[in-house]
This record gives sequence, C-alpha cells and structure tokens, in this order.
Amino acid sequence: MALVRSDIKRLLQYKLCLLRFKELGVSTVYSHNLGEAAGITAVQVRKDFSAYEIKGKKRGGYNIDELLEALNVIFGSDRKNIIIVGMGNIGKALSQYNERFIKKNMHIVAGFDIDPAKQNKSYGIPIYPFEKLKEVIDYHKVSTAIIAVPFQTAQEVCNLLIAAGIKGILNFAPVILKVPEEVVIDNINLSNKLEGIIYNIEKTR
Amino acid sequence: MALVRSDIKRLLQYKLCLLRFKELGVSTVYSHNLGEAAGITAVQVRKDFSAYEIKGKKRGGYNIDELLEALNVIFGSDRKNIIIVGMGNIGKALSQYNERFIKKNMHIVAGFDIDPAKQNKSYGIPIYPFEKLKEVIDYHKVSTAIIAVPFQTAQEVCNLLIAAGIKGILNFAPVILKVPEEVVIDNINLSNKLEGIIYNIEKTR
DNA sequence: GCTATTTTGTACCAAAAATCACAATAACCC
DNA sequence: GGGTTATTGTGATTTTTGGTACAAAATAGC
Repeated sequence: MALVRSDIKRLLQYKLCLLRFKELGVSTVYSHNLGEAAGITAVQVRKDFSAYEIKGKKRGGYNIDELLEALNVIFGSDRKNIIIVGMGNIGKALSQYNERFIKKNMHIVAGFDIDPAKQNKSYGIPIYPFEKLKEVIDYHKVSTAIIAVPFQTAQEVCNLLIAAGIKGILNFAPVILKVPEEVVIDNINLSNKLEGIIYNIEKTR
Repeated sequence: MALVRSDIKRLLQYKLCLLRFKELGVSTVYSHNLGEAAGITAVQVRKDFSAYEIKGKKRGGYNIDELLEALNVIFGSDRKNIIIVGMGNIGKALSQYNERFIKKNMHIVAGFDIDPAKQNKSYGIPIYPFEKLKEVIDYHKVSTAIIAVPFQTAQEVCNLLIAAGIKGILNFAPVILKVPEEVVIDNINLSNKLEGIIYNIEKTR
C-alpha cells in the first residue's frame, strides 16, 4: 500500500495543533482557528470531523478534549515500537529524535547496521547486526521500520524486514521500494523534494 | 505555494530512474520498464511524457538520452545553491548529504545556527550566525533553504529567510509554516509520517 | 509481403478531493 | 425577546487525478 490517505494526514495535523492549543490552555477551537494553524481551510476541517461523526456546537466551536479523545480512538493510544535500519547520517539523526516520537507514544527501540564498529556505539538506543532482526522485532512486537541504508541495499533490506514481520516502512533511501500490497510504504526522497521546490520557484518567475 | 504538483514528482522520479538505467548502459526504455522502476503505471508514464511533448517510438520505446535531455529542459541544469538553517541532528545529517545533492547540481553552501559553539565546527560546510544570512544568500544567490530548527522558532526563522530573499523552503520543523503565496514551501513532519503509516497498518488488519 | 505482436498515444470514464453556496442553529446584543 | 451575527454542517459543483479501453504504428516472423 503506497499512500496514506490525505484525510488521515490532515487529521494528524489537527491532532498536533490541538495538542499545542491545549498546552496553551485553550479549551475550544473553531474550524477556522484550527484550519489556520493546520494550513487547511475551515470547510475542510468541518468536513473531516463530520466524516468521523465528531460534532461541534453551532456558534460554540469544538471542544479540544473531545476532539483529542476522538482522534485517539481513530489512531489508537497504545505504545508502538519502531526500529531504524542503517545508522548512517539520517539513521543517527532520527535516533536522536526519539524523545519527540515518545511524546506520541512511538518508541524507537533499536537500530541495525552492517558495520560492527557502530554496533557498540551509544546512540541512545542499542545497535544490533542484521542477524538479530527477527529476534528484536519479535521481542518488542515491532511492526514499523525506518530504512536509512544506501539505495543499493535498500530493497534487499526491505525484503528482510518484511520476512521478519515488519508491516510498515518509512524509506529514506532514494529508490521506490517494492512491497506486497498489504505492507504500508512511504518513500521519502529528499533530493527530489528539493528539486521539486526549485522547479516551482523557477516556474513562478 | 504549498504543493509540488504530482506530475512533477513523477517526472523527478523518472529522471532518477533514467540516470540509474543509463549508468547500467541501457539506452532505451519502454513505458512499463520505467514505470516499474518508478513505481508508476505504464499508462501514466506515457501520459506524462505525452503531456510534455516527449515522443517515443511505437514498438521502439523511448531513448534515454532524449528523455534526460527533455527533463533537463524542464528542470534546468544550472547550479542551485542551498542553505541549511539549524544545525541540530537533522541539519547535521543533511549537511553530510551534500555529496548526493551535488550529483544533481544542488550545492549546500552554508549552514546557520544560533549557537556560537557550532559556528566553528567543521561539518563540511561553513556555519554562520543568523546575522550573516542576507550576506551569504546574496553572495551565493541562494533561493532555497532547509529549515531544521525547533518548532518554536521555525516561523520566525522562516520570516527572516523570506525577508532575506529566499523563495523556496523545505521545512522539517513540525509546524505548518505560513508563507506568502509566491514562496514555495514543503512541510515534512516525520512524526506524522510514522503515525500515518501505523494507522494504515492497523486499519488493514 | 502479409499477419501477428508489441508498444505508444489518447479519448473516455471513474474515483477522489477540494471548493462553493447556503441552510440550520446557537449565542449575543440591544 | 427579536433581530443580528457567528459558526457548524452538508448538498451540489468543479477540479484533479488516475484508470480502462482501444486505435495507430512500427517491428518481427514466416
């Protein structure tokens, strides 16, 4: 499965904004507030909530706690364990994001690298050789992995992961990984992102 | 401007795949070859090329050099200079990607950080304080920036960048940055990406 | 040279997503 | 309490996107 539906992306953005609002002590939002914060039109916000039968009050807006509760039902609030495969620049950087992920109850429990030298380094998470993949995945009940290996080995690593039981992959290697229909994949190509931005800049001049 | 059109994303993916094919010594491709490599249907490939008046030969496929030449016309082949703002984990990691970006003629020419301690470190690129922003942007004719600062300061940094002449931004801070219509912005939220993947996994069970 | 096959190119159709327009209702103000 | 306003909720419309089917053309095989 190649794509996260765009309504889901928006709901996640709402969730993030709502948590920030809540931290500021706000207890209700209007569709246009939330829309502005999330970069989405007010109509779209109302439609999204309406589609999930989340009700607001006419002229009274939406209650933030109720919204967050409803979003928790949609997204689940139980702990998710994640692994990183490939402890190069990106892998290392992401391992240090753990604190942020933990706030959303996503825990990076281990990293994997082919290089034995990295397997002893302390990145805040334990680093294992690939032989330990299945063991760690099973033990921590990991269903999601981040691939941050060079593109030449990415597909091979991807196959290993799927064989070991991984169901969802965030891929930073600059290839489109081929996965069975039931596996969720999101390919991020930073260099293409930059090129796309540059194209848009030039085009509008 | 919030979004890079999806046909542009596909063209960039074709470009990447074509370069790889070329390195392997292949000189022609069929729409289904390229489609498979790029994770796109063959019909879509043909439509995309057709839309840009790139012709193939019936039963003979497309000539890779011609395709690449056409893509170079669309995307330009001149050097683009880029800066990174915020030399935390992500900023550092990206600065070490420079070699890969250079292959596409995108050069990260400088990094910026508020912390004077980082300004002397060697990351392969010079690191400056924010006071030097305008100077560096003007000198290197930079139009594109990567934001990798904490979310609390991201909008402020974004405004600074735009005031200093930046026209396109790739934003890793977990906020939706507000920019004038003519500025190109791509907001990447890694934590939302992971949550989206996890949602899809659970949903399909 | 005729037929079969492969591949491009495109017209048409279906699905998804976004936008517009406006009805419904609750709160506010005088 | 009556009118006005702010806000939600949704039906209708448009736009965008991707997919299907098939015609056109070039090559290959015999």
